[in-house]
Amino acid sequence: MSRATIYSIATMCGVSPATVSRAFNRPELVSAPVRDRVLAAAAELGYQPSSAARGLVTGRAGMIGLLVPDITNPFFPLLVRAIQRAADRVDSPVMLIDAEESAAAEVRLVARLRGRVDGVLVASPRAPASALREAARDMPFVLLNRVQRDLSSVICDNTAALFDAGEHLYGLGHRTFALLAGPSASWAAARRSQAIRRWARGRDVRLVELGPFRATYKGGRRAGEALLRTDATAAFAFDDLMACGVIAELAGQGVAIPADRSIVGCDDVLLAQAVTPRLSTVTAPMDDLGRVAVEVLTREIEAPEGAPAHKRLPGVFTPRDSTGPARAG
Amino acid sequence: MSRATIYSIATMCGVSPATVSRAFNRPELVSAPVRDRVLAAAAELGYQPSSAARGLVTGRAGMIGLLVPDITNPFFPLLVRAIQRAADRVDSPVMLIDAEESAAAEVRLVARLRGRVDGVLVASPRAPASALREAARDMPFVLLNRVQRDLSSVICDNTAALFDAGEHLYGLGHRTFALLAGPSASWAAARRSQAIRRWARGRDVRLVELGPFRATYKGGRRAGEALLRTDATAAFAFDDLMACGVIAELAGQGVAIPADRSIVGCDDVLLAQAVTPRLSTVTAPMDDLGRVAVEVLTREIEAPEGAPAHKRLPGVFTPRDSTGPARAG
DNA sequence: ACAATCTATGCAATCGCTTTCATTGAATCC
DNA sequence: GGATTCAATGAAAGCGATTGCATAGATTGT
Repeated sequence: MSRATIYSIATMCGVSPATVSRAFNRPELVSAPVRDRVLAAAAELGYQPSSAARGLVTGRAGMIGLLVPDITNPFFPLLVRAIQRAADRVDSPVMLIDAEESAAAEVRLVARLRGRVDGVLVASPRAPASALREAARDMPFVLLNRVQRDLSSVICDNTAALFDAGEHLYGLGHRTFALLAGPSASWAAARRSQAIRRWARGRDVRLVELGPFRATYKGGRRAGEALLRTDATAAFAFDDLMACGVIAELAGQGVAIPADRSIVGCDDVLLAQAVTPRLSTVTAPMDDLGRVAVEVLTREIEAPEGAPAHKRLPGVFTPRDSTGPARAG
Repeated sequence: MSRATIYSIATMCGVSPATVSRAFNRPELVSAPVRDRVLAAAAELGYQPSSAARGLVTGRAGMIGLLVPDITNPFFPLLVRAIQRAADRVDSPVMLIDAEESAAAEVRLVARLRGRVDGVLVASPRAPASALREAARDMPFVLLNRVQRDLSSVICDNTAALFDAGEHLYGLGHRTFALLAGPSASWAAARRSQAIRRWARGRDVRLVELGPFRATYKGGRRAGEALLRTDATAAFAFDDLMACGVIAELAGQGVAIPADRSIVGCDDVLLAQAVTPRLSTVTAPMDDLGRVAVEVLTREIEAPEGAPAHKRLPGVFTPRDSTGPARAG
């Protein structure tokens, strides 16, 4: 037997297809007994509305796109999960696209999404915003972890939390800091670096800038090597993955954390709580991030002409075991 | 202006919509000059066929579903990427669903996919096969990393590679082994355990079974603690993530790897090559896995009545630095 | 030169659903 | 009690593509 349609159900219940449709979409327009009969029949037949047919008439795909630059970076699975959860609540599946760290792929893949999704969420893109904008021509679009004046965006604002991290370290006696910068094409990396620089300027501390390093474990190893060539007693890593790499590198060289050096990460990925020492890091409010992103996109879909929204959710500094008192002297 | 359709293009070029459609789908049926004109007009208007309209008439969604049990486990991003790459070649976007480690969610989410995708790939499910089968009623379906007689499946067969790993360790003088088992609902875990047991029986070695442990870094820490309470000099971890946890735990207790104990992982996730010591592990042929999975599913979609296919791709043992000679004594 | 064959194109039905408009019978109002 | 409103339903028109069938020229064969 082929799939059930509103027609089979209609025939079965002795009503018209329109009534069946209404029983699902505007149940208040259908009398209770009829509605129940229809719903029962539908359940029995395992009816699933054809999203193609529905999409054709409503002009909605009933789906949103999510583009991530690198799904193998542990930050993004967390984001994917948060967004999927939020999208689930508005009953909208998400189509995931991984750009495999290529800016060109981002543009190509976003363009390919046109017409298949109602809108697209682009997380931490590497590609220039203008190219993305063009690729997403006339489809609702919101940036994650990057802001761009004419585009909606939602970001996790770590500025205050990084200040807190700095103060925390300062309070522990640290006076010389290293900044282990992230990829130069990353807006978030630039912004984090800037926040740290600003904090350092406001305090009488020395800040040594190192990098850029790749946002990977291996990039962290490199950063660790570089860090050891400086006399900084505390370091800000671009993200947790990098911080884990740094820790591993230092451990490999017999440098104790936090006894000899303190490290703070950013993002609070799963690994951060699992490694030894547990990472002091800036925790991103993932679930909120996902929820707000989906909300903004949904609004954009429903009212495409509105002004772009810009949401910023603050991260919060979570001290754990990778930060401690500065070595005397 | 609203989106371009075959009608706008047809009018623009002075041909019928049917011809426009054919220019895309059966170009050999359209004369060269007309075809060029149509294609040019389409490009100019930025035409994208409506997948809803197409889907309605062809009965195809032009999309495949991929369900993973836990996207935060680093094995799955790799798989997602491999599958996405393969699906890209057949020009079929993939809809990712993360079940957040819940068997119930797997069933619910698979059911929700009906009609939205042409077929679904279910990776390493925790839910019972019968429930999945029912949820996926009358839609093409292939299992990854699990076999089930009446369902198509493609697995990475690590049996031989685990034998190799065993032989490698045996050659290094190890005689007492620990098996750190994975989650009990995981088919792959059961199979790996079985392979190791079989190998151990064929050799005069002692095998201590520990677990089950969760397939996470923390699960690995637990496994590490358990391992230290035994006198095994070598251990098989269920997967790399667990192996990393074990290494961290042992390192934390001052136990050297591979000097004091040897560890082998499984899967060869990115982290495996990045940690210290680099993990000896069983490398899964990810790209092939993705390619074959998509091939099997595609075949299933095109010929739904064929017999289920069962593909097994062998993993290969990759010795690195986490395995070494057994301590004398 | 005329039938037979091809080639390129158009016509129109169809996919399954949503939604506007019309209709019918019942309830409400004065 | 007749006019008015209302609630519940049905009829039918699309949404944008694909595709089987029909057709008009052009080409070929004898």
